Amino acid sequence: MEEREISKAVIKRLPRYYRYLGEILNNGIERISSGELSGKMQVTASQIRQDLNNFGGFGQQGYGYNVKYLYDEIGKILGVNRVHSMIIIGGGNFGHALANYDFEKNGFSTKAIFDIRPELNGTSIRGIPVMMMDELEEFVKKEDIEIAVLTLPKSKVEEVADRLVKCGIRALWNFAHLDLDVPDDVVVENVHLVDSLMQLSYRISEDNSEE
Amino acid sequence: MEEREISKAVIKRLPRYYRYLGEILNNGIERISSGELSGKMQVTASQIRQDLNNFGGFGQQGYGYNVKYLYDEIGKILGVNRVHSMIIIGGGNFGHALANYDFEKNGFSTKAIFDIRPELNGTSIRGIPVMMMDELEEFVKKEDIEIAVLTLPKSKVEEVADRLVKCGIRALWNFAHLDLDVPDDVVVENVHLVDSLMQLSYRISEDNSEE
DNA sequence: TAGATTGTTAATCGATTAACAATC
DNA sequence: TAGATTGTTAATCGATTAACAATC
Repeated sequence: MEEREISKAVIKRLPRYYRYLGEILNNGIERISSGELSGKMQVTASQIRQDLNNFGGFGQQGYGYNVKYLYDEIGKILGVNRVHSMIIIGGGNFGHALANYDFEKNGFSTKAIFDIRPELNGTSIRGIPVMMMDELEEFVKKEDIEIAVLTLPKSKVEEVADRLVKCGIRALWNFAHLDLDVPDDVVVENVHLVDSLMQLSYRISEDNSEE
Repeated sequence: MEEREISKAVIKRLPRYYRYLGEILNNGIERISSGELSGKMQVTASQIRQDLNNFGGFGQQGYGYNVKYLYDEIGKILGVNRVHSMIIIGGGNFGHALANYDFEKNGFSTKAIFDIRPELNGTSIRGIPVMMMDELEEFVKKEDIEIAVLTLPKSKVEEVADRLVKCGIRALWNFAHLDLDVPDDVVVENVHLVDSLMQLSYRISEDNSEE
């Protein structure tokens, strides 16, 4: 493909555009200009137009953007127009909470939760079966799982990540507080809660907020 | 203060430096050069030196950086050298999981969990009392709470955020999927899980990873 | 057609990397 | 002292903003 590489900064803004457009759509608004959208979000109109034009011309001069159309197009770009199959590894508090979270409406379907505690074998959360770790490889292959959510203790994550990579996982959503080392074709998206909290801490520690 | 404003990009990297230095320290290593650290992390030596020099000269020519000293200094910059008092609002799965998470070792002490379900009144999680929402204002003021963790449904977050702002909260750690509108002196740090998952989805949706 | 607003090029701003003199 | 490595200035690269011609 002759596509220009899209910058990380742009990709990071896409879900936010998607969210705002979804709300605007729910409010029954049919069209919007970059100027109006700029007012609602904290982004310049110029940036909105630049961002969108990385993917094509979705607007029309003199009119603006059709909300429904733009919403759907960004959904396609983000890949949320199709269903991604997902498993959660680690049935602790966090895994449990994520299993109860309704990601289905955004196109992410949780197929199983993997745990090591034998007493949980055969149980289920919100209809999602809890399975044992020795069934992992077979399940991932058979069910064609794309995404694994890692909510295990730090000490066990790397071993499990390796197993998942070996059986062809496409992406790891990593909640453990360490950087995973995987092949280039496996996507890693980190949620480092402690890092987030520390940034918060920095911002209240001296009056950096008001400079 | 005549301090130069530190960029967001730098602040975002600080917790990661802190984490790596903590590990290096645990391995009993006493000193490290920007070049060596650059090898371990995915950052140029030049960037490490630039980042650190935003806050002062922590190293020594010909020697490098003393690991323990640098670790402590970054801890001070991040404000994790002192204890921050915190409450969790929303006793659902997520609030529950966060209450069980040991943030204490990073300097964040959870003082209470607030919920609306009367049947939880008087119970506790890991020794942290569950309290009712009508006790919120008094508790925040009396206990001098700095940070509120928001794990409530979208529809209720804004009202609660307003109440917290009114009684002098300093920071909101927001897990709800919306952007909060608060005064400039209140820090908001967002954890938008759906956004994170969508970025992941984007990256596996077409072979953007290998361009 | 006239007005509005895009798509896109050019200008600016900021962040990263490279280079090197200062110095331990 | 010689070698190593910082702190810092200069060069490069990339991202954001401004401007405007194209066009609906």
